[in-house]
Amino acid sequence: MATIAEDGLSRITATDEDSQASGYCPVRAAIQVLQEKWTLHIVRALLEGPMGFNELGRAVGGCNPATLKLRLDHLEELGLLVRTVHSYMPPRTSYQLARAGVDLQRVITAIDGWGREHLSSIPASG
Amino acid sequence: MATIAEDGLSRITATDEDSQASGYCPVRAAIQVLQEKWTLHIVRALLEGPMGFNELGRAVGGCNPATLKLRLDHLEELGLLVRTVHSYMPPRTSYQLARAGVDLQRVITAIDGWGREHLSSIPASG
DNA sequence: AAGAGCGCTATACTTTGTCAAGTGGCTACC
DNA sequence: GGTAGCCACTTGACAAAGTATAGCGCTCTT
Repeated sequence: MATIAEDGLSRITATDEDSQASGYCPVRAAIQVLQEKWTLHIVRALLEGPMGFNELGRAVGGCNPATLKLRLDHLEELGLLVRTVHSYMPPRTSYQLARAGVDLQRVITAIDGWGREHLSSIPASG
Repeated sequence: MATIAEDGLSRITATDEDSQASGYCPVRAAIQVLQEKWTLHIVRALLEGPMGFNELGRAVGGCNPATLKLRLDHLEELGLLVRTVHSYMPPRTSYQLARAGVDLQRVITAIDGWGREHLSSIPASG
């Protein structure tokens, strides 16, 4: 009891432990998804509109096709985007954000604002 | 010219190409920083307050010390956090977000909101 | 006719992250 | 007093993730 009185954070920590105990924490789950390499780049690019596979790879700054495919399939599974096959020969597909993907605009906007304010002298890689 | 008339997005794309031509795009630079494994987890954890090295490793869900150190050093270089040495023996350090790191609250909040709305059935890893 | 582009796949290779052991002391507990 | 746990890392071997590149068969463009 004495330590609770000394440390006002304990009460908040206890709350956090409650949600961890249930095995689910929204922000951590979301970070887990979004931290995968290329994911945020893909979302940012697709917020500009639907794109073909190679077009998208170039738009994100050059992602190798194996990883790009892997990433896109995962994001499609999660419901963030949809893949449309326009023709098999010639092969034509396009990728477009679903509603959950479009809603990441709030995240990209926050990142953009933060980047403008705090990363003004670091050029983009690649 | 006809393609510009058909595709209203071309004007926006041209603007984006301008900033890319100068070699700097804030959102892409920021994404490049934030997409590194553990980074967003680290920021989220430190938004709760300063932490020791091992405490932080546990708080992010279990990051191995080699990568954690590497990541923290990089974030310190970028000015996102500060490392304080309290004593060498026993070894005691703490990590605390700097102003630029605290300002990532807006990003974490956006991610949290998004996660609550769209990832309601996926448990956090680890 | 030749070249570029499409959407990938496959394979060898490189890079990144993990696992586990370890250092030398300090502190708490039995 | 002895033991165990903790601290902040470092190290080296290994696993996982990502990359580079060649290639397929067709369609368009020059």
